[in-house]
Amino acid sequence: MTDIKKDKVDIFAVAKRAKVSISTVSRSFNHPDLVNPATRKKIDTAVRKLGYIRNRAAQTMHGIRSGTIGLVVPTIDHAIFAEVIQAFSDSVDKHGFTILIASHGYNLEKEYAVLRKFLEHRVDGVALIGEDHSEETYDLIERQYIHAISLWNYNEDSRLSCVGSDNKLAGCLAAQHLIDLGHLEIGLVFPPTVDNDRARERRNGAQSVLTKGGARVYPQWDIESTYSIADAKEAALRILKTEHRPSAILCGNDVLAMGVLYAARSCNLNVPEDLSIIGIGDFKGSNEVEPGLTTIRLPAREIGRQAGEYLSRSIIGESVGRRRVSCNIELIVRGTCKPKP
Amino acid sequence: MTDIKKDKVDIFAVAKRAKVSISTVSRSFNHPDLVNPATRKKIDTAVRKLGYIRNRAAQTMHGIRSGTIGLVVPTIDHAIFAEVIQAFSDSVDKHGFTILIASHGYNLEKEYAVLRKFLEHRVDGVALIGEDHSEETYDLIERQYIHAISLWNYNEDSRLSCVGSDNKLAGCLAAQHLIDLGHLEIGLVFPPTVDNDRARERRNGAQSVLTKGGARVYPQWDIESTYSIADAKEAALRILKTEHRPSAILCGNDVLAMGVLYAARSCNLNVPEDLSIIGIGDFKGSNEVEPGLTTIRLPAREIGRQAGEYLSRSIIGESVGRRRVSCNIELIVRGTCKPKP
DNA sequence: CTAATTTATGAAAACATTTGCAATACTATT
DNA sequence: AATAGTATTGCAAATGTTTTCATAAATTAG
Repeated sequence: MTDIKKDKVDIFAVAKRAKVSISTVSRSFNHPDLVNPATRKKIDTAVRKLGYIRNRAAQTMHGIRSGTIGLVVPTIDHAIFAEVIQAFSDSVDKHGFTILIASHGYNLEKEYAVLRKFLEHRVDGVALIGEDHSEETYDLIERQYIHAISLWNYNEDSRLSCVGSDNKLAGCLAAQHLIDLGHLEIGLVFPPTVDNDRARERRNGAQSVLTKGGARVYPQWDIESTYSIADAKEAALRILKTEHRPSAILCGNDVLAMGVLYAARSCNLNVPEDLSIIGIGDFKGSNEVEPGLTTIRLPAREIGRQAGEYLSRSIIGESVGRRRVSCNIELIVRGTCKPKP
Repeated sequence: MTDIKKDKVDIFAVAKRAKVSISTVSRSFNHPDLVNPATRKKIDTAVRKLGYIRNRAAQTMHGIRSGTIGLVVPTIDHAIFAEVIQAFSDSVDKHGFTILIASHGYNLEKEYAVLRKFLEHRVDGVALIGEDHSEETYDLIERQYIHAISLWNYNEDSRLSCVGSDNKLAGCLAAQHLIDLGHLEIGLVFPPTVDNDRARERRNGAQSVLTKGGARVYPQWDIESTYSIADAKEAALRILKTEHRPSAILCGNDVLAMGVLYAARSCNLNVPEDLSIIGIGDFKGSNEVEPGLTTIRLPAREIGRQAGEYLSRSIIGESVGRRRVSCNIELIVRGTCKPKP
């Protein structure tokens, strides 16, 4: 028991046990070709015996990448982002990065705070959702020269690199489909659009097409609902219970559309005979629900994958400069819409 | 332009600008009460002007906590874990921790690899889902003396601290409800149970009650489905299309139950008149779907919250030793089950 | 068999902080 | 005015690694 520091397993402990210097141990990790295979084996056994695990914090101090990417989303809880998070995560994982994740609950000051925390951890890059961020946030990203990307929305003038879809177009397509089917009295169920460019653009797109198409949206048919099936169902019930109800409802996303669909069912309205419903997003289950939900498909997996790929590569140094990637969206016609008789 | 290192903003730069030593700068962050308010103000302005952000990597090297917690889940993509992840995240966030997250896709070797990576990052604690882990994983946790917790399942003999519910009981309750309603011909739709203690226990619980209650589960009614509405719907169609079909179907979780519900609807079967369906979990939307899904409620938010709280506290040092927390479950009777005539 | 290479290793500086200890400056007490 | 005590600050060592440079050993060439 001559050991003083008994159980601290650091690179010194390994070196001692393998009877080499710490330089050699370090080298055998980072440049294995520079060390004698026999020595390498000795080190390897020492590592295994001691259960040594490298300390990335110490590595990070040498300007070596931390191997982490910060991902800030409005919420993890909902179907909306689950898919894109998973795809993004898988994608950066392939390049050896680990994700730091946090949600801000649609509060942009909290988003800024989270970003700062990520920077303290010296993440190699950050990914944000959409383009509505505080000026402070944009400032911080620029001043810190951190690799950053905005997911989910595509905008040709975006301040950051972006990978996403044209949300305005999504709104237009949805509205156009209803117009094409002859609907002129249309209800809207949208999430709050403040600090949420995705929802705002969808809404603007939809509204402009509706107006152009000569449709009427009475104020009492234009309802705001949080991202929750329960809320949306309740909101829809309010629309459906007015004595004069719209012939179709256009929803800001599929979660809301689900709520509307259930609301219709609970009022004994048949979809699509008595009411047409269209969503945006094409989430899991939108295809399976009966009748299948007509919606605008946003390629969440594709967005997550491409964003992860681009960010990883730009951190590793394989690409530079801003890039804007637009992922295609399409109208998916299923069972919830039918022509106005 | 006498500056050599022009734009590196570290603690030296701040010290220089504020005309104090780096010790004082450091102190003004970590022990503000020990530094003169006037000096503190000078430092503060310097920090702001330079846009200095502390380097946690350097701090971590002093045995100071990294401020991160590793969370390993089977998948982020599904409703199953979204709620618990969000609650866990919110809960540890209150104590100043940031989450490193990764998924392993029900592959326990990948789980081990992820855990190692987390340890390289010197996370202050780790949270895993359930109790099925490789021996290597358990070993690593013990040898590294890392704070660890298992979420989701409660087991009085768990190797790790755990916060969760009794999944076997969940299976029992669901089965008992069907038995109580007089159902004796029952179909099962469960996810794969290998390396998944939660599903396995639910299934065992259900099956034991069904057997004891004298119910029959023909092999062709006992179907495996991945965690996907689409898969479950398809699986259920196989059951429902046999000439002799069960009067009730018990599902391993609500996602699967949704699939079964949609399958029934697509066969023009009325639920609950022609078929009773019960799920386990009580996810978002289970209450809103028409008819509302009868299910066993697992308190996901509560589990996430308590787990986060316990793990944070035990890292901070407010509590020690293993702890096992059982979160109550309950039968939620809604519209998808009715007595067998 | 010696000189010139090549291969393998170690010593020490560097990275960005924190902190124990010592030194200084200030305040209150006598 | 001298002393004791306290508040504030700086110096330097420590943290766990990587990497540059130098050196020693082994190999090849002549």
